[in-house]
Amino acid sequence: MLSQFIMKIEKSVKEKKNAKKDIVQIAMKMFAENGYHKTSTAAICKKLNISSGLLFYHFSSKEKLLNAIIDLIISKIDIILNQTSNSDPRIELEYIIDAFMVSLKKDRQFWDLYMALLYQPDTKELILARVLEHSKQFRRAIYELLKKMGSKNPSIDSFDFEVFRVGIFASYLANHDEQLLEKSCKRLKNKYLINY
Amino acid sequence: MLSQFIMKIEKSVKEKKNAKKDIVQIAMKMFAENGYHKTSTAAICKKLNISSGLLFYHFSSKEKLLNAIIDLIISKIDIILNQTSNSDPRIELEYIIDAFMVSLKKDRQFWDLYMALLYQPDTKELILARVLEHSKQFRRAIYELLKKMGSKNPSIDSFDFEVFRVGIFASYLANHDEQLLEKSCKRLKNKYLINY
Amino acid sequence: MLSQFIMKIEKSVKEKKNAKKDIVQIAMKMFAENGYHKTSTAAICKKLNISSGLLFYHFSSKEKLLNAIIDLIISKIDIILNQTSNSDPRIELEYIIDAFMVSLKKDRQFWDLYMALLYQPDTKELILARVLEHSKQFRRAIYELLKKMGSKNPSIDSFDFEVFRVGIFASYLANHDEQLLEKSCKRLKNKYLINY
Amino acid sequence: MLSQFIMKIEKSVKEKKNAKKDIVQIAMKMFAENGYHKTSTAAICKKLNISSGLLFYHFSSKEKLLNAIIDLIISKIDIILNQTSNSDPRIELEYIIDAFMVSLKKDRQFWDLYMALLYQPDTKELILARVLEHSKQFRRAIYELLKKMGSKNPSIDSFDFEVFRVGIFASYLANHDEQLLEKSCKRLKNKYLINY
DNA sequence: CATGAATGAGTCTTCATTCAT
DNA sequence: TATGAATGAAGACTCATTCAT
Repeated sequence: MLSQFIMKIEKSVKEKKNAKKDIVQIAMKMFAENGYHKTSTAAICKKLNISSGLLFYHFSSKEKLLNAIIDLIISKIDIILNQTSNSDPRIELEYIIDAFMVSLKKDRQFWDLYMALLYQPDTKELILARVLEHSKQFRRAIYELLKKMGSKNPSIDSFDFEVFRVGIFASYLANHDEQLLEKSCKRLKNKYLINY
Repeated sequence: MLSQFIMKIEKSVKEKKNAKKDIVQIAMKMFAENGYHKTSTAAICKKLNISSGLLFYHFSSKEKLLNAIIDLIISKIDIILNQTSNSDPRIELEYIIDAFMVSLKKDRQFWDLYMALLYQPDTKELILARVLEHSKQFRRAIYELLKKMGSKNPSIDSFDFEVFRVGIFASYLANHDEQLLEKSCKRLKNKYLINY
Repeated sequence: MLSQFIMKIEKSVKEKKNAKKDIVQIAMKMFAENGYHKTSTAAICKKLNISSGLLFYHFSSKEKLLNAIIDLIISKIDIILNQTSNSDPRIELEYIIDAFMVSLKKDRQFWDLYMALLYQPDTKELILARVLEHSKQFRRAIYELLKKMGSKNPSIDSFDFEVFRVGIFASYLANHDEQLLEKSCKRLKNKYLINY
Repeated sequence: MLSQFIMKIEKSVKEKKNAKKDIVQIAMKMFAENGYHKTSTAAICKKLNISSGLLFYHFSSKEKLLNAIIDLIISKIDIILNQTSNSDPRIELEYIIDAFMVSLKKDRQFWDLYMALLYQPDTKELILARVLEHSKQFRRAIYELLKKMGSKNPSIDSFDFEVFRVGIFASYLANHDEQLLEKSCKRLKNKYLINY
């Protein structure tokens, strides 16, 4: 009886208003680890120690929850994309490559989910448009940097860069081999971190 | 009664022994189009006009069916990989690149499923080892060709080639943009179809 | 912050004390339109822009709310039943028939709910006794009028009248055909608006 | 163990292929007794001692089950409507009235459900069209009979007859008062079983 | 080989209701 | 009075799988 009371207080102090965010966080992790379809809403609630009603109070459906997670992913990528400092383009390009490599390692689960959603027929449409937008945006940034660095054909070079970058992503997110990731990032630097 | 009998004969003549193959074919298509989890065994049976009992007679579980499909996919890739003629290495390399491009377009559903399985946590383990094996094998073939063509560093070059190839795959299978596919294959040729 | 404060004042000025009545009104409308079971308390609250807590503050349960609505319906019928003026019985009878016809059209939703409650097993008991009471009361009024008008057998005539009236109600509230309603009311007048 | 075996045999002997019909029968009864919304599919299955999967195997949704029940109801009415013998019109009219009265008593649950569906907003559309069709058909039959019996205005008379009949139905199905039912049927006969 | 009725655990979702604030 | 987050039992429905025939 007393312990119940204490638990209630603890809950009200710690978890107040955090339920919605907690759901997104845990659900993202679980979707990434076990897949969207293999993760039941009940399992999410159980892990969070909340009622299933609460999940549907905040997110009216499982898909809405997924959308909230996708929003989070997209916003994370936005942050990475906008982490540019207006310094020397070579330094900046190196920085971008490193930042991506670090993020791939650090936020791996999050990128795993990204890939799973992108190549799963029934979730692809939820994320594809935004992925393409980011790719375009990213290629544009590379284009500007390569141009500044004196590339004779920044359009072609940034295209190659982007295809290579996607290759690195796809490889790493398939097998999670960090050595290969580092090797391919080094190759990327070797290829484009030059003065044309 | 008679018509039933006739139907049975027709069935036995045309479809006998094909059931198992048919199931694999249709299931592969449906898994590719709608996803493994979103495709029920009942839906497969309905499309094939067979009873669900028959499906489970041939494949004792849905996962066994998936394994059969994966075997089919792997064997298809084997065929593509072994389509080599011992002619001029430049011609052969060009042929390989074209063959991949053609296959991506022609067998798109099949590659779609390949990617879906590879990036879905609960199916990844079923396919990853074989994918890595193929990648290694493929890189080896490219290595040999580039070496014959006089590459100074065929190890590095074949590595780059493979990453780029994966990038092409991942891009095309995300958005199905054929123009981009052709453009990036052309770039691949431009980069490696040279005499070193 | 200020605007929130202003909103609160506005609310307190306009809507204070009306909440309970508003709930009854809107709930009645929604029950009539979509059915009691198909109308959630949450939906009612949303339409009224109030919290679900408030609804349950005023009505401790959904059924209590339904009871309040039934009271409203019954009181409405009382008003119709008591709209008698002690004038010529023929005029009064005609007036009653017209009043019913007008009410059926004007308060249709309200009568729709009345019928839905009466023929639904789990709500029937809430309303049946009062419906029967009204029917009796109504027949008595008709009895008196027909007697005054010289009917030789006002008991039989008022019985027929009441059955016919119920038939009009049941027909109109099933298909909402106004032409049929008018035609059958005209028949009712033709039959009973005579000097015996 | 043995008893289980025996039960299985009993089941296979008695219930084979009857499941679908049994579901319709029991569901109709339960819908009539407790209302469509208040009767869960689980409750139906429990009463029948079958798995919930089986219900949805035969009827892909609860509403489809309801439709099957409505079909049954409609077919029952069809039978009643077509129980005409080409004898003397007065005898036939009397027979029809009696048949309806008997059916109201004997098949009460079934008519209760009929009314519940007709006056419930979300089920009305499933049944209204067919109810109107039957009413029209019925009135036409009465029209022909009254005409044969020498009615000067069979159109008006059959109209009155139908409204009165609906009144009888609506009254009886509201309160289940058999005395009143008999009295009003007698009135119906008194009014129309005459030689004009 | 082939059928299809039957199972039962599992899935997402709804909803009246409570309660701390 | 009023809020709205939280509950939890119940709801309809799905689906891989089994088995008697």
